[in-house]
Amino acid sequence: MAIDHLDGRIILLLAREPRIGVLEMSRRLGVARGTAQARLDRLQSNGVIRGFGPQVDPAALGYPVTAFATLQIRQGQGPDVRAHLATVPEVLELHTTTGTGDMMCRLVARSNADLQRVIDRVVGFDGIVRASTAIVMENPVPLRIIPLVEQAAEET
Amino acid sequence: MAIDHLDGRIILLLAREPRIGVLEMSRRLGVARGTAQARLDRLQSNGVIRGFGPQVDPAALGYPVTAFATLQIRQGQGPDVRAHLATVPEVLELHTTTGTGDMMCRLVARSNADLQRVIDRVVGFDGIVRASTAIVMENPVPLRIIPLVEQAAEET
DNA sequence: TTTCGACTGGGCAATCTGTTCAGCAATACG
DNA sequence: CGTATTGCTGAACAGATTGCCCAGTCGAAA
Repeated sequence: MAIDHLDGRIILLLAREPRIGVLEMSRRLGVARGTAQARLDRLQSNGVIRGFGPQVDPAALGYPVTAFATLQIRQGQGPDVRAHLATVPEVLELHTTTGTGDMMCRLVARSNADLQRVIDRVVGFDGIVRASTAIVMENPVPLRIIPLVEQAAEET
Repeated sequence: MAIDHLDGRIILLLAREPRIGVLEMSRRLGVARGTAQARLDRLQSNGVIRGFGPQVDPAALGYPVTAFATLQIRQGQGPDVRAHLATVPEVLELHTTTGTGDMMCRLVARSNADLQRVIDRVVGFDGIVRASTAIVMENPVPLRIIPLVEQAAEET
């Protein structure tokens, strides 16, 4: 589960050029092919690398508006609300949290006007008491993991 | 930029089995290899598929705690704050938003105690007036895109 | 000293990729 | 009504990659 320097380099390399094969990878890393293969397998079975699914851009799909919604849930309605939100395609992720709200979800919509429809659909459910929404304007730091990987790899 | 049914199936297939090649893909889809190739190329140059970077699990790297922080920024300090947050590896993403706060970021940490350190580092910057943090307890809906892709593909 | 795990370097058959070609059908255009 | 254009099919080929196996080296732990 600990990541060493070579593991770090493997992840960085894959992040930069995801389509390269194991052979090319081993050449770049200066190790034998079997080693690269074994390391990669280990990272995957460890769960450090979950997979290589395609990263789809919602904006390119026609959903350029992103928002975060904080929800307050009626006591005991948690499971129902979860199930409800899971059925809404525009809900990209959902977390239960401590703090002000009880849940927090990421939404996308086709437009600001469409966002209203999405919010209505999300909130129009009995167990949800209140919702407050923050619309995303800019995304100065897109979801990233590389800096964390580098930090983890150096702490060997 | 519009996604048709075949594009949708390609994305779904890639999401399920990211490592399959174009040839195998064309067999599963029942189309010629060239077609699958062309569609995939198009999806990528369209920006619909951004890439196939490894999906790294922060928890497996030793960062099992996730939190969302809402930040209030002093007037005109936005760019400085952005630059500051970009240097913190534990900041996985950053958005500027409308609503209560001015920015919202996703953080990870090694433990609840370590989260304090991360927050101190994030907030210990001049342009940040106030921060409120919500710690994630559960993640009933992990970041997903498939339902949205299916919806987009059906609206042909 | 012995054992064990990790890495190297090599070989082999099967498979896939990149690329090119010709043919075909539907569609847009002058 | 001809004529490009576009998207798809089916096929071919050389070159590269994969999955798999094996023998040998090296350092650390027992």
